[in-house]
Amino acid sequence: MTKSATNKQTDKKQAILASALALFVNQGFHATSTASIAKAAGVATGTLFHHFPSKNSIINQLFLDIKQEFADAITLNTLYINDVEQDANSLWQNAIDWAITHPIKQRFFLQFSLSAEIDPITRQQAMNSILGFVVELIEQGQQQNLISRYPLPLLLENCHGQYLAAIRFFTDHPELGCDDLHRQASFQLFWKAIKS
Amino acid sequence: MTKSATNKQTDKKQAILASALALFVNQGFHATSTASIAKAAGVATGTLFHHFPSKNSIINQLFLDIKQEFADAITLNTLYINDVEQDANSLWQNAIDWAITHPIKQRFFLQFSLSAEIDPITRQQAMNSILGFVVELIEQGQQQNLISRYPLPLLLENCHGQYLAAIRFFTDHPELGCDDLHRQASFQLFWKAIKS
DNA sequence: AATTAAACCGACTAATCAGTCGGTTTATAT
DNA sequence: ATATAAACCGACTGATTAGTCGGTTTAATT
Repeated sequence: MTKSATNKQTDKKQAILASALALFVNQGFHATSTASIAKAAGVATGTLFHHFPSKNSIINQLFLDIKQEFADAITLNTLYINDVEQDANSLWQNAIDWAITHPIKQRFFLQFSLSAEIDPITRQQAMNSILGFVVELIEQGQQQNLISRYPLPLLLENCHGQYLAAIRFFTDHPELGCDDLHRQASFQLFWKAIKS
Repeated sequence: MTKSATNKQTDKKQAILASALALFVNQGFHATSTASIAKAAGVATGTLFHHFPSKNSIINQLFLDIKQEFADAITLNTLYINDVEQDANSLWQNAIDWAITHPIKQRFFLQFSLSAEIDPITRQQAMNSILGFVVELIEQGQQQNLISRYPLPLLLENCHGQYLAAIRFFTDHPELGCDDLHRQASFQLFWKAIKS
């Protein structure tokens, strides 16, 4: 009972985050009242504001948590075999897998990654922890003459844009998520764009 | 005085739309009160609700108006010379030009294209009027074996994603908007992805 | 000049919401 | 057992908001 027992404080805090995630994604941030979050979490509003100083802090916490979870998920099985294309493919397929298996969290990114409610520091914090190895991979590819030497910021923005497009496609067509043709095609489009 | 005279009704309606656009982009939809829109437009709140049945109808009207303006702008000087790559390049460059010369309207798209406040019918309405000729161009390219025969929906989503990425890049780096290297590079990335 | 209709005004309202606060329960430490 | 602190509760509040309404001005018509 004592060891590994679910901590009540953690329980309620996590319940609040989970309820907020679902409500934000389905109704939008401003259309979701703190009262409705608390109710959905089975908690009093006072408890909500005991754990979070403000409504905004909830969405920022969600952004950090989910970005971290995403970064962990896509790098987990990625073998760094010094084959840039294969590494890129591995990251790409992992990202699609994650998006398909976590559709609500993915929709959260799509809806709120650029939203004004997430403060720039949180956003940068989260981006650096993820974009870091992408930058390294691209630079490595350029050094090996595998990736075209377009300006890095343009390349990065393009990668991100194609990734978002692929995710939108597969979340809009979940039945194609297991279709290898579409999955390979989505990576090929991406890779053809940036390869030398 | 009579001919081409500015109609007062049109004036105020347009003033409301213009003020709403600026405020929505700078503060967000929900953070902008109807009272502040009316004040910025130099109009009473009663007048605002005389011209628009609701706050939501304002943002929907903006979406339609600006999408139309965008569609007109990028197709204006496009010569349909049966050279798919050249036509695509022309559309691409026109779109970048428009985004650079209309940064606020561009930011409006970036922020609200996927927002819940714009109702699906309005969105589809606007998309069909624009995406129409893009679909035609891609199909034409595929028939001529110039564009790879990946599934059309995937291809469309990828095009849109790369376009959004390019726009984000150039609006984030406006000083590079005249840099031909970057502009050509942005189109080449796009074209390399989809060409056969 | 008289009539009519539409544009316009701004004080007002009913509802909603983020966040507070005083008091209660629960867990931990000694 | 006692003391202490943290978690928890929910009624309440001050502020804000979208939208209304009765009355006024302006423009068009005859």
